[in-house]
Amino acid sequence: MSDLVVTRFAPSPTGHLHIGGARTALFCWAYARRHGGRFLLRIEDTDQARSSEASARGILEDLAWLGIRWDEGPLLGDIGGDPRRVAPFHQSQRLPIYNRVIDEMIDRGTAYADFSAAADLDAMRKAATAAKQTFRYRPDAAQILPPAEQRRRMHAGEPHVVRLRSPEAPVSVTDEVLGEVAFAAGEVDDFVLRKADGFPTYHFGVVVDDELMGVTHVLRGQEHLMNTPKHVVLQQVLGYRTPVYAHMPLIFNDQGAKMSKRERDQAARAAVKQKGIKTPPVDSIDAAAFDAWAADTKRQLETGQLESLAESMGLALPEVSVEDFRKAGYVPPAINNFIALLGWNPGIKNPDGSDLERFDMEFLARNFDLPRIGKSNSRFDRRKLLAFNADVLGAMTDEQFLAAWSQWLQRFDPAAAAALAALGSQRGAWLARAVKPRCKTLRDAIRPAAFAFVADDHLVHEDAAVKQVIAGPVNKDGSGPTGADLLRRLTPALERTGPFEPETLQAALDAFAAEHQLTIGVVAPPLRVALTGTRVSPGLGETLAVLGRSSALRRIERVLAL
RNA sequence: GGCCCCAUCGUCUAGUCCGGUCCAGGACGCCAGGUUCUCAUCCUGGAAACUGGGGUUCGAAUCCCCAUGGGGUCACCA
Repeated sequence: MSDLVVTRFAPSPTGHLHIGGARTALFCWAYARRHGGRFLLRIEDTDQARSSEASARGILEDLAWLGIRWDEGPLLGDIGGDPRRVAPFHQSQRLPIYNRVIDEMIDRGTAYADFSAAADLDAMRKAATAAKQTFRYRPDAAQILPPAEQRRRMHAGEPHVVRLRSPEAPVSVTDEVLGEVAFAAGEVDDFVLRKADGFPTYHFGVVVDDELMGVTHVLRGQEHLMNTPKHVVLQQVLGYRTPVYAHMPLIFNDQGAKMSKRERDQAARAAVKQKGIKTPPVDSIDAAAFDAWAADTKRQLETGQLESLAESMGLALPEVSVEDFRKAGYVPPAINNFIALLGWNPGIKNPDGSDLERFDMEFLARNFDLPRIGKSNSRFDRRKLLAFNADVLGAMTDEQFLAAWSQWLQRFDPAAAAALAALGSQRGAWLARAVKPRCKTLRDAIRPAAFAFVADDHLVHEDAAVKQVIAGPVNKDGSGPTGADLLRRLTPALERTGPFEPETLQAALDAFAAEHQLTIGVVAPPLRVALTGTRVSPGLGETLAVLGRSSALRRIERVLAL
């Protein structure tokens, strides 16, 4: 028991899982795996106003989608559970536990009830700021009521918080990535342990739960570094173990600012301003709210409103949450690989001498370690993520790609999903093969595949393409037959080509070109325009095979009739 | 402002702990060629960095100090 490694991820359920949170969870998971330990998930829902069970559920689903499975914690399908009997995993359900600890602390004088009004504290804080001093709340011993008196007033129902009586001594935090970090005596003040609503503060909940749940290693973002002395002091006062800390560098966006949901609003606001849009372009936002949002850089729209607004402007919102990336067509292996490299690297060379940086979850679980976590913050480079994603998609078999793509379409584009399903598995696989090298995300696989998703009679042929490629001569110098002539001659060949499959069709096209003393480069354009309506498409062998014989002939027939 | 952290190509980084093998390697992006029926994919090549100043040392990207820059944090939010 004592040498069992226990890591934990403890999100507060106030929205979707942030990509930075995903990295923390991934590292916690990997560290536990590497050391044969347990990875625990705890829901820190002590902010009654902002927390929701729907968010908690969403975060669980985001983690599961990424393939980050927790050994202990809330149940989601076959993930989670409570083998060591440390539940409940929602802090809101642990109030009696916290209260018991608080009671003991008050009895021992290591904590005290504070009945002062919040407004008074604010005034003191403002005064300190005005005097250019740091505000620390640490009343003289004489100002603290005797425990019995505290109890009396608490029982009388007087509003109050409970504070730690912070020992005035220097604190040192040992961090696995930053080293020793020292804080002078007095840096830690009498911070709040229990709020007026009876819920624990983050600091108190974390320390008590980490102790009770046997957490041995705390991996978290560097934004928590200044919280750590508070936690260490509390642990010492309570006689708890101090876990191993590892504070990882922060992740920034390309502007060098912390990635946040707010930047999605900023991007939309900038687009609105740039386009000179004065009235809400979508019904879901009323005029007054739109104006207020446009004028106030701190205001945020609801997710749905923001997304429809962005869509109306043709704007791609920057992805921030795991759900955003999922919707944008990124896949878990690429996301996990990429975020693992933000602040960590395996330090292993490939046989050719280059750095090894493409790896999977299994590799992470075998190789992740604390010493190789970097100290400096990193920017989230979407273009590199995109390259990873494209490679992951490209490395899939046609069948794997088809399955992943189909799943994505079912969730985010049901009409296209239905069209894809209608092709059947063989033609679907050919489409997958055709589209794979032409997309970097599952979402942008739709564009090169659009020709296969539209009914023959609804295919629109671009005017310019028809005029030039179908009606005009096939040779650049203006000589030779027209594209239409060529298609008429090609039709019989397509009618009799053996199995209507990419390879045989490619061979048939080559043979046709040779027979007419033409190059494939001359034959291709008219056929491409006939089949897809545009001058850009996947290879023609695949395009033909995906459409099938009757559809292909029908499309040629239609373009000839224009 | 107080406290704390950080500092290698545009970006992510290797190298730093145990100074020499580094006129600094890789990846993404960028640029130029090539393959190709279009678009992509793919292949080859190229440009591109040790923040500045002081030390220590025969020798510093690597150790020390200062400066500068960047960041985090200062709640009855987590």
